[in-house]
Amino acid sequence: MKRVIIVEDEAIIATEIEYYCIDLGYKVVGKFMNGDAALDGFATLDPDIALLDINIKGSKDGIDLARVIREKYNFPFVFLTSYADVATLEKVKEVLPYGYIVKPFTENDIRSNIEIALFKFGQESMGGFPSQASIFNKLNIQLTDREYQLFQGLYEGLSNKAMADTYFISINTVKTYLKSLFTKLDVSSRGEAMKKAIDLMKG
Amino acid sequence: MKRVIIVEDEAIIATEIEYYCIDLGYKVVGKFMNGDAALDGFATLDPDIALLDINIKGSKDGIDLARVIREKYNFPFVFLTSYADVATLEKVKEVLPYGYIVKPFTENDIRSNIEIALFKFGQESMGGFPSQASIFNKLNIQLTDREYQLFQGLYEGLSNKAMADTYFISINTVKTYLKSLFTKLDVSSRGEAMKKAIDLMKG
DNA sequence: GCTAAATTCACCCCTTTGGGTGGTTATGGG
DNA sequence: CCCATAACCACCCAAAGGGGTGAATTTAGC
Repeated sequence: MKRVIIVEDEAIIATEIEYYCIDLGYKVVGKFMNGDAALDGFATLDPDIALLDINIKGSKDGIDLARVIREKYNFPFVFLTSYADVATLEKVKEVLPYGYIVKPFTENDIRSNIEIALFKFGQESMGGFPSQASIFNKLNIQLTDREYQLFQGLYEGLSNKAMADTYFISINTVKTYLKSLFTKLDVSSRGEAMKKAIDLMKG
Repeated sequence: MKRVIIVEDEAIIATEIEYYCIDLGYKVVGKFMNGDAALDGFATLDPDIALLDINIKGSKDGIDLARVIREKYNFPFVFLTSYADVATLEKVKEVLPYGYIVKPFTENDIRSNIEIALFKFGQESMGGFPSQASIFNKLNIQLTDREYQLFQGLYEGLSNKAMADTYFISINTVKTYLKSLFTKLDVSSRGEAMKKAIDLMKG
C-alpha cells in the first residue's frame, strides 16, 4: 500500500484529499498545514509520494518543499494549485513536479495524477537506493551514517579498496563498518547485502 | 523507447494501432497476424509490451499467447477485444491481463492502456532478472546457457560454493564460467556484475 | 564529569574470489 | 570426418574479503 503525505493549509481540502486517497486504496501517513512540519514528516514517515499545495503557509512554500524532496529524498511529488502567477509557474517548472492537481478537483483527478506520478517516478528512478529512514521502516534496522554510506558504495559494486579511496578512509575502517553492516543486515557476503538492497527496492 | 508488439489479424486495425503507437513515441518492433508467428517474435524481438487480439487466427489464440508470455517472458500484455462471450471472458481473467482495449478505440485508449499496463507491470515485477535475449539486445552480449544460469545465481547473492551445490557442478566449473561471464560483461568482481544486472533492469 | 555511541584505525588469520594455465568429452553443422 | 563451440574439471597463485580482537578519540546526552 503506497504511503501518501498531504501538505495543504485549507483543512476542508486536505480532508477531502485524504478521503479520496483512502477510498483509492492509499495510506495517508501524514497531513500537514505548514511547510516546516511537513519537512519533519518527510524525514520520519517514509512516504511514497507527497501532494504539495504550492502556496503553503510557513517559512517554506510548496516549491521550497519540492526542492528539499529532490535533494534529500527519493519519492515523487504532485502540486496542488488553484492559480499561479507567471513567476510562480516558472519556479514550479524548475523543480520538475510529477504532476499538477488543479482545484477544484475530482477523485479521478487525484487517482490519475497519483498513478501517473508513481509511474513516471518508477520509470525515472528505478534503482534509487533506499533511504536510511526507509531501511529503518522496512527492516527495523538503524544504520549509522558511515554504515549507510558504505552500503551505498557496496551497492555500486565498489571494492573495499575503491570505497576507502573514494571516501578518504582507511581500508580497515571500510572493513570495520562493513562488518557491522553485515551483522545488522544478517548477511555474510557483499553479494547477500546487495541482494538485500535490491529486495528492499521492490517494496 | 518502449518496444511494442502488435498481434492482430485485421490489417486495417493493426495498422491503425501501429500508427497511434508511433505517434505516442513507442517503437513497434513487430506486427503479427497469427499466433505462431507472434511466438517467434516474442522470442527474438525483446518487446516491452504486447497488444494481443483475443480472437487471433492460428493454432494459438490471444489467450494462449498470454499464457506463454506469463510462463516464459517478462513483459506485460493488453488484450484487444470487440466482444467476448462469457466463457472467453472467464479464460481472459485467468491469464491476468494488464488491461483491455475495446474496439473501436481512440488514440487515448491506446495511450492510457499502455501506460497503465507498463506501470502495473513495473510495480509487480520490479526486480525481474533480464532474459538472455534482453541481455543480447541491450548489451550485444551472447551468454551461453551456463553463463546465464550462473549470472542469475550470482544475482541472488549466492557464493561460488552455493552455486556449485545448487547446480550440481564442480566449483571449478563455476569459477570457469564466472570468468568467461566477467570477461563478456567487462567487469572484474561479482559486485560489478550484480550492478550490471541492476542497471540492465532499469532499461 | 561520566557514559554510551560513533568513528577512526591496526593487526591476526582463514576463506573466498578471480586471473591464469591446461586438458577431455560431447554436440552440431558443414 | 573436421571444426568450432560448449560443457566439464583440475591446479597455481595472488588478491580480496570477512570474522575476530583491540585501542584511541570525538560527540552528545544525562
